[in-house]
Amino acid sequence: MAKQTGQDRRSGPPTMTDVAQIAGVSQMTVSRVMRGEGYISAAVRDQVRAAASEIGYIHNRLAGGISAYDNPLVGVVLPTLQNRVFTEVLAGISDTLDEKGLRPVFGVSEYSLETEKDMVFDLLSWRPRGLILSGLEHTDEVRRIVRKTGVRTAEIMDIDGDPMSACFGFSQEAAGAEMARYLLSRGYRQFGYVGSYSGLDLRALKRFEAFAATVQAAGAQILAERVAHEPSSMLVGRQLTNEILGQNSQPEVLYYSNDDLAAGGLMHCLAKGIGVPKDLAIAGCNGLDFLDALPMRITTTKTPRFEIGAAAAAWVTTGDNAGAQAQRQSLETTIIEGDTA
Amino acid sequence: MAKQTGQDRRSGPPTMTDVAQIAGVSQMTVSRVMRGEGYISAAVRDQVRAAASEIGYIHNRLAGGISAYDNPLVGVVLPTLQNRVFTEVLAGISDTLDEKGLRPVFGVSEYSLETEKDMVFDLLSWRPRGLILSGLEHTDEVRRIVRKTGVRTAEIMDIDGDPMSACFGFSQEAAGAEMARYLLSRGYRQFGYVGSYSGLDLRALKRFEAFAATVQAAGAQILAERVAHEPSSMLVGRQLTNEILGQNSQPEVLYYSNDDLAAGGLMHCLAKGIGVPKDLAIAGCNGLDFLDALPMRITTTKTPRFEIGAAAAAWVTTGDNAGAQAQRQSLETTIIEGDTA
DNA sequence: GTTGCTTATGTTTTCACTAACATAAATTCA
DNA sequence: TGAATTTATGTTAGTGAAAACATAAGCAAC
Repeated sequence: MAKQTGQDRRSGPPTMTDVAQIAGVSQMTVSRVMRGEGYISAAVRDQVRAAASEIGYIHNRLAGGISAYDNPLVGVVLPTLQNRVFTEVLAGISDTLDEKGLRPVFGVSEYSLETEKDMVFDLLSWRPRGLILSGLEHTDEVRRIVRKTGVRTAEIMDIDGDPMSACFGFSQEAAGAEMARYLLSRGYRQFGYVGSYSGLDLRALKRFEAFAATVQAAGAQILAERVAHEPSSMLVGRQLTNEILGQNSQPEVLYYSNDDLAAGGLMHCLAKGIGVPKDLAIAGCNGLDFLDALPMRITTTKTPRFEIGAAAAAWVTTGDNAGAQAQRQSLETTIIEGDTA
Repeated sequence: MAKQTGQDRRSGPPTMTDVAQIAGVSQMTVSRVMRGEGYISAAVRDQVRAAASEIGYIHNRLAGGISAYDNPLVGVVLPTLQNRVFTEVLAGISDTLDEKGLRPVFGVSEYSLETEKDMVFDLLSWRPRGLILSGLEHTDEVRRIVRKTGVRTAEIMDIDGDPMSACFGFSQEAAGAEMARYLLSRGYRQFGYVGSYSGLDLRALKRFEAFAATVQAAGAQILAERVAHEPSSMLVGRQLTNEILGQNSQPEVLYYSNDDLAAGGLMHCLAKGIGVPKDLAIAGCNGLDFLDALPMRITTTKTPRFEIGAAAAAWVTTGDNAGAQAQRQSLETTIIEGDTA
């Protein structure tokens, strides 16, 4: 008892030992109460809680976590917060982690693999229980440190490649090809493409390459492409649509790398009196909710964003199949057909 | 030298001592290299870095942070990720923290003050350098623990009330009243209101109350109100607009609690052939970018979301005016006039 | 009543790192 | 040239909590 007293407690924030003194128990007992583990009698638990509350004690997870290597933290690196897709993924992650009492710590890479690398190292310095990264492309250093530390890592959004341990998403290539087949089946032959984050959004690139390959294999053509360097937005979509239609090419249908761009294209058409889909058909990707509110339904690929985040977070935080082989969880996408009138 | 060796190193993850051994220096020197503090010769620094990289050592911030109480973490609690406003705030926070090498750890309260309280306690257990909370309304426990721990706390979005230390945002009441005055100045006298997150979105409530008071003071009327329980979205806005216009009331203008709802209202009008603003004027709040892509410009209040996040993050992470009086930083809002044709 | 299990609490040691202090070589300055 | 300063590195003593282990009371079964 005398040992743990330290009757000359310095002024710093209260510790478990302070709580223990007031509650008249040992520091270890306070620790048990705080974590809700081990055997504690109801009376002691209440005493400890009262004491903690009295002096404003807050559990210090840094201390206990020193050697644990499985703190209730999960590192998350997303390429951007500008795109609703990723904020919905984040919402899925946040929801699932919340249920389990875990917290996300995150970084935004702005689609740079170098930045992602720096963030991974930084996040790992908090000894998180898991890591959630976007895409399957990473620097060698990232792969190496993930393997070396053995941190449970989920890669999301893409499954066209080799995951380090597990990936959750859908085949970007299949989605692009599927959209191409659908549009071909509707009789379209003259295509155009509008994208953003030129050269950086690798997943959009995969979709488009598969799309283009499918189109060309069918003997149809991509007449025009227009890819902005900036992030995607409705406004960018509207502008690029204006530009692409101003060229001499006359595509029957425009494939956009996402719904924001596509909706921007639709707005351009509405404003210019271009008939959709009579004069120009529009296809996006993601199936964002706001499309339902547009005056007209455009074609898109519905992707399970929230679910991807939730699935990745759930996997990362369960040790169940630890050590198992790399797994690839494909979540379903579906084509949503646009209005045809 | 023998002391720090521990020639029987267990299999766990590598530590500074491991790095030190390989580099042939003391553990403290490794610590200095990792933190980039104190004097280190270039040669030693390179040796240490090489050694660390060789064995895959990652700085463990938990250990050092035990007693520091100023870790490079910032706790963030936002009410929702469904609303673009908050994801933009988050982007502002993330950007600014990134520049300073800090990381956000966050939670989503779903507009519940109780949940916010739990998250604050949880976040404080990581001994963050600062805290960013939304709004000025919090439970007493939150106020108490913030005062007690002295954690640097910024409250964002609202400035109509008493901040604990500093708040960054704009006057919701002034924004509501300003919009009312603007619409009155345009000659409108019959108003309607559409909102969401009924009873939970306190800031929208403040705006509306000031709006209504201003309208009534001018002798004009709020003919109808419609507030959803759900989160806001374009679709909800479209539906509520349909409902409110179906009633017998015939407002000349609808004030929406945010742009998503307002844009949904516009979509309803476009789909139904209701002339905007001839038959019905529409006013939102926030000035989200996507409005620029709509076929027609609606009236809204431009709010500095990104800047609010950035300002709060900057303040939270500088000790400059620590101990200073509570401060209230008002960021500018401006009315964006809609198309009049 | 002794054995063995569950419940409940305490003691000791360890975790990986940093602050504070100590030492000493290299450099500057008078 | 010797004192003062700067640069560079090492040593010691914590930091707050949790794992591992120890102890003991209560109770059931035999």
